[in-house]
Amino acid sequence: MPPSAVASLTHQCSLLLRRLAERHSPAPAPTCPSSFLRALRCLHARLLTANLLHAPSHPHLTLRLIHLYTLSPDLATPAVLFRCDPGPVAATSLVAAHAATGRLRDAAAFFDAVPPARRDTVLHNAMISAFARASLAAPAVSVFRTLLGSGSLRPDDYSFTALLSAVSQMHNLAASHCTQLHCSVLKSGAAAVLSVSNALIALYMKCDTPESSWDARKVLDEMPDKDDLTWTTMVVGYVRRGDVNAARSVFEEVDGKFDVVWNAMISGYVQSGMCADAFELFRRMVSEKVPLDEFTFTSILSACANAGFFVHGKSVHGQIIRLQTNFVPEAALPVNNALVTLYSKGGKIVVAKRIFDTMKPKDVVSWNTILSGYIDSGCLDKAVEVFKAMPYKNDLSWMVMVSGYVHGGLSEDALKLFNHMRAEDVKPCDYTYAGAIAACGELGALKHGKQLHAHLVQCGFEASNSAENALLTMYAKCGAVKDARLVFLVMPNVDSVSWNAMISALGQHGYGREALELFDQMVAEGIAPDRISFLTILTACNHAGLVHEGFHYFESMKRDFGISPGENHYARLIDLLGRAGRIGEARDLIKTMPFEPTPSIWEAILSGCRTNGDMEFGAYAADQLFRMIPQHDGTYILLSNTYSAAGRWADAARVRKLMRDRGVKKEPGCSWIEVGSKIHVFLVGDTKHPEAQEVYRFLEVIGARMRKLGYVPDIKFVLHDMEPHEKEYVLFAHSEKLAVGFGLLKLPPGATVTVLKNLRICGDCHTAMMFMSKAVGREIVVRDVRRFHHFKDGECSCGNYW
DNA sequence: ATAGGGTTAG
Repeated sequence: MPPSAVASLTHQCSLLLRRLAERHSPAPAPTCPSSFLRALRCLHARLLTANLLHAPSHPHLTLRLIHLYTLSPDLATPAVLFRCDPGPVAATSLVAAHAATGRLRDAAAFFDAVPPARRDTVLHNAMISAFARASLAAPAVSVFRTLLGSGSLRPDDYSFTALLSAVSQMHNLAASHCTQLHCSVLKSGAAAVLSVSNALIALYMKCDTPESSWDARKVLDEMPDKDDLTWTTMVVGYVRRGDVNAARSVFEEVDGKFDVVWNAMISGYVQSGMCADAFELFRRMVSEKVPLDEFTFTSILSACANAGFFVHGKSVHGQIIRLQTNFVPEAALPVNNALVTLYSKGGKIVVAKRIFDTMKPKDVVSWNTILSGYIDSGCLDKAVEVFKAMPYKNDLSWMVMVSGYVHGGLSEDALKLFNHMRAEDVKPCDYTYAGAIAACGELGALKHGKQLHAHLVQCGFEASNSAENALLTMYAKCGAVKDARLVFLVMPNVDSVSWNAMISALGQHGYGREALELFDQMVAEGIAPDRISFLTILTACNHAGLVHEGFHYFESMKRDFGISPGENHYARLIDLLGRAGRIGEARDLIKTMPFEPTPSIWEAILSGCRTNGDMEFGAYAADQLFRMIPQHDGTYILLSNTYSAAGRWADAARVRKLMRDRGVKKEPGCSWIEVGSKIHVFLVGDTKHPEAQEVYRFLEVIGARMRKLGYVPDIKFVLHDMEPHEKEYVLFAHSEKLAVGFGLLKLPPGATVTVLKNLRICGDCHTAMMFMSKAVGREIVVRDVRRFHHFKDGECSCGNYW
């Protein structure tokens, strides 16, 4: 065989590899174009005819061919090739190639296929590192043990490097593991090798006992030669431990810093949310003329996007445009992805889309970025378009879309997509479960939510905070406080979100005292309450009528926790006072506020005045509110009713005119139904039950009436059955846009019904309740977010709204 | 034929 022919074949192998790399976007299993496979087969044939397959003179050609095959989904052929030569050399190549593409099972199969007597140290090393890549410490250790136990073979520095890297990824890495491994490294004499020492540092840094970072430092200090990796490992290790200051001091220690250390430090700042410091370091890098590469730019762009430094981000973009010619396309990809993130977070979704469109290689990250960009900007329809057009998706894409639907108020679509996903055999991640569970909460679909809970447990996601918090919230929204509490009690990692959600669950369902107790317990356990915690606790006081306590927590928020109350905190407190008949104090309170009253403050005042019959001040509040931009349609209704009640007919007429002009439906009780919307009716018990059917027929009568009024030309009732929940009954406000009906079956007299959502002032639920109490002929007590009402024979005790 | 660090999406 002439050397030129061998060279040409070698060259062709490299060409094919490059072609594949260009197409190699969604790791781990790339879809190869058929032309690639054809070219590969052709190459294979040429090697065969030239008698170069397994030729001892040119072993690299066969190995390259194997490598090319392993990158393709056609796994049969390398197996065939391997059968010709099941020796350790071919096997090593196959093990490594499969491990690199994430196909661990195949990698292990090739290892196993070599008879133990023929396995050498290198093959063992490849297998250990394959397990290390997959973060599987135990099997890596066991391969290492077989290597030790073989008798004839000895582990070398590669073996130790791979072993240490595998062990360092263990979840509960104990300090004793580290010292033990350190000892065996010392005994073997491999400690002098740089890569082994580096791996040892990484190992100690991954162990979370405080002393282990000292051990890492000791290894570093005793090393005769250190390379850039030594320092980088140390910096990265400290960042991972959450000790940015230590990372910084190590960083400052390095002489003649390599760009990788700078990049690691910048990324450390970004990860710790210290974006200003990241930017400062970036400036230093520029002034010290450290070469900037794609890693630098990607991190710094991400810092700009996270911290909202859009002007800086734009100037970095300018810098990149000047340098971009130096980037190979693969290197530019993450940079472009970060740019898309920057612009979409900066509210410039159009610019983001333009960059996205011009990007040459795109990967899953690019698609996911533009997808969530659209969702964050509220363009749900565009997001759906992108989602459908995506050439490849991963679990994150599904997750973004599912929670995007929930966020956009389309919970049903979220659940549909979730089911679709499972039908396509895509495994949902914990965040996707969280989205679907949140959708159930929005829809009040308790049964479905429980099913998802079961799936969650099956998938082993109990340790996921997002999923567990979603469960807690879902149960709370469905009125299943007991289940919510159970979730809270057995959760492995309770965070501040969980505490707030649990406190809110108790507060919303009338367990005011318990909510306060839980809040105190949270503080006692050293969790600092945030503004949301206080909003929650004030709401709880509000529901339970605990005025004194409300004031206490309001004061404590400022005094003990240094949180200055915001508009919503004041509004809650005013609401609380108003309901307790202490409207005078509420009036005094707004004078002490450090800011001008906002619409929500005036609304709280107004509803307080209305319940207290203080029409004079109520009218004043209404005047203030009238000047401002109404927050929602209900404000108009509230204003119109207030002016009417105060006898200011001209003003009431003005409001009504405004409502007409702005297209607000004025009829209370009907204005909330959107044309063509569905009404969800949740029945306690069995939908097939004759009584349920009766309720259903009654709803049809209501529907007919609404049709007659011309508001809802196409009304549809959807029945959901739910399980009776002890003495608690739940009235679901499905969403603010949709109306809610309620059917009562076997409801004991005086049973408590909880209204779950903060409803609009025009009182969608109230209407339904009035109709329902008339239908059932029984008194219903409603424990509402806003007020307590009694409904009897179709009349509401409050009477204010009708 | 085998090893170790820094990049992007929620």
